[in-house]
Amino acid sequence: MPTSERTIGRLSVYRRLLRQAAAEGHENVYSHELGKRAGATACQVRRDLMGLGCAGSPSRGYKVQALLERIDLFLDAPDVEPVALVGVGNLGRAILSFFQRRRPKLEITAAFDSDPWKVDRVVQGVRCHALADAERVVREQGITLAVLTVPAGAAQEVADMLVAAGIKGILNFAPAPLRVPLGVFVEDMDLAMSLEKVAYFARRRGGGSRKGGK
Amino acid sequence: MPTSERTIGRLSVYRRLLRQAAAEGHENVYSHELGKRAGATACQVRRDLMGLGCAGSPSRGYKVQALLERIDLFLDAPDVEPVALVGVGNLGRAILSFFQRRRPKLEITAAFDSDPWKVDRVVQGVRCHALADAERVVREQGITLAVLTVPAGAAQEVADMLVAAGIKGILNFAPAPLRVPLGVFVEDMDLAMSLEKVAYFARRRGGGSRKGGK
DNA sequence: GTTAAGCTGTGATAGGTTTCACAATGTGAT
DNA sequence: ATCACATTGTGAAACCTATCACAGCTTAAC
Repeated sequence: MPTSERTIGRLSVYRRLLRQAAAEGHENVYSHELGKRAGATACQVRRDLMGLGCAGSPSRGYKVQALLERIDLFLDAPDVEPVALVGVGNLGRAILSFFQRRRPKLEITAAFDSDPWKVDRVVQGVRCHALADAERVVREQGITLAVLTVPAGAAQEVADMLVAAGIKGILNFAPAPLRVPLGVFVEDMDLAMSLEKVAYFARRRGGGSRKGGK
Repeated sequence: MPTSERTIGRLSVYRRLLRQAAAEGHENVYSHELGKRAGATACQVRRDLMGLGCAGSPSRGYKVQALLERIDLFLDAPDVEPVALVGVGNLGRAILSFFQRRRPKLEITAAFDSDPWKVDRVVQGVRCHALADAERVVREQGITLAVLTVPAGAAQEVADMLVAAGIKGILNFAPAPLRVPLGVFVEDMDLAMSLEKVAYFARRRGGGSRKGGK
């Protein structure tokens, strides 16, 4: 199972593109087609799919439906996974509305904020709880994933609480690296850092857009 | 200049942490301290700084101020760089408010949306223009960077327009890989993909939190 | 002054990811 | 049937990136 972090990310992208292709009526795709859509080389696509145990035919390429099934099986948990949103500010609400467009296997089921004015309000169909109740609610609902959109200053403290409550994965939007114990996975979405990266490379590199700049 | 994409990202993080350290009154830092805060090894920190030509002393470590100056010089453009925000939906507004807290060298100066109701309104101190005027405004203001927060279906079309207007770097929040010509840098912030990644690794890996899980 | 300790700077090394290159294979035309 | 062609599957090579390990300093203590 050659399943590096990079590969998992690409599989997720492939899946989205394959769903799109299926909706457009395609029954088969070639590695180079998928690669072009995903911004990857044909070679890389084949390797990634090989790791999943997918087989294609030299003449027809890969079957879209078969790929989708395999990727679903590989990426998704058997049941729907509930997700907690912690921090119902502007960004939190935006993410809430972003994710509530039917993501089948991942669903934000509880929100938390320290602002008493927000507590018990329902935002985008999700009930907002007091941050102080987070540990209890997370435990009760068996939530293992969290999206963290609190101010940087509070991030570590909140993360510690979430981990204590049994959270195993955090998507962290706070511009502060989190320290978490082994066994908890953190993915940082650092907007400021990313924009600075864009600024740097936009100024420099005459190339390097996406891998296959063409 | 061993300035890979990864390294640039870390430098941006170091800078933020160093500013924080400076504000706390620290005058010197050791590589392992900075590493711990940034979620990197001491070794990596030293390498990254070496690439910048920074020197530290074996007994005092690195001077915080000296590092900050060098990183600023390296990462920042000489002048303030204006940034365009395209797509003033929930996410766009959240990002607007997020960035308008004094980012010295990168400032969102123009927003664009196709919704006539939003045009000419001022959001977070930024004027919203009609999307149709984007090419002209971008050109007039000499903007080279854009944050893209439009629906996936419109992303490619809008990106093409921005590139035609002279944009050299795009921070893309649309869940769709963009095709851009060589010389234009795209950084994807794919929320759905990242959350799926978190879900996958939270379920699997008993380890792998941050590099140095400890 | 000498010794011990702890950190930096960096060549060498290990580890991981992507690309290359090509044999194997299935398809359609002749 | 046979041939030409486009694609898959994959060992090997190239390329990065991160880590190790240690020489060289600088300071503090005795």
